[in-house]
Amino acid sequence: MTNKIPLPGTPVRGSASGSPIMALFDLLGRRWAMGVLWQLAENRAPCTFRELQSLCEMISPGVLNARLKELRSADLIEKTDGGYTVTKLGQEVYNALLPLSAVSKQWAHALKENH
Amino acid sequence: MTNKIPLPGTPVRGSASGSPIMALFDLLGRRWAMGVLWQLAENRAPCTFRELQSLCEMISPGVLNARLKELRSADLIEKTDGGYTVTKLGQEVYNALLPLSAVSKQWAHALKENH
DNA sequence: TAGCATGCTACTATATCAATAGCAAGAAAG
DNA sequence: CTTTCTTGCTATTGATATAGTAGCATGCTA
Repeated sequence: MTNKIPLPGTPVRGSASGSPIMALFDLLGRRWAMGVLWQLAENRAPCTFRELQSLCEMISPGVLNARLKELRSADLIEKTDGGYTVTKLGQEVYNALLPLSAVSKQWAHALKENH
Repeated sequence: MTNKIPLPGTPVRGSASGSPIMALFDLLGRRWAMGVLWQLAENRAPCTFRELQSLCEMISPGVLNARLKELRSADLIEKTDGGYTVTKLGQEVYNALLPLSAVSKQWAHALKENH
């Protein structure tokens, strides 16, 4: 019911004053938030709700809808005629997530080494 | 009680096969996960449990402990004599989060514009 | 011995999430 | 017009996760 969307400048987890990075962590640190943004950006074409739902394996519609609302409020994605797409700002965030992808592979490799 | 730690190669949210990026999203996309790693890395010195607790404003000890366990299992942080620190791998992840910090400021600015 | 800090664990209330069902609106076909 | 899809959700129920607080065991320190 209460769906508080973290925005910079308002109290968020980790920062009563709402520092930008903590607000972003609060927004993206929710289940599926980064996954949804990632899939949408990777797709490079507008997605319908159900397309997005199948791109994210096993996401429930309720959660998907919640994340979509939040990400739209944060102006990272938008809904157009064709479906959902990332905004310019969302694309920037996606770009900022790219290094994580590189590190994740490194991480996977390191964990495999250390058995 | 049931605390399933997402690791690459095992089924995770967004990827039944456990793709590295989805596993990392699953790990970091939990409440406080990025915040804890961030504060620990920024501090650039070992932190005690309570220091970390105060660095993260308002985190409850239960959640902090859960995140610490997960991040340790994932080999992103470790516990030494002096306290908790980021591992080499954790530092890499922190570095990969830096672009997010830059974007978050841009994001905060853009949202302020659009009132 | 009596504090005091540390690193937690325990507990209850609330919030969030998963899983599934299903509905309203629009398009397309017959 | 009516049946049949697809789409974009909402509703519901039960399971987990988190918040907020209390407090305990351990190892100093005084």
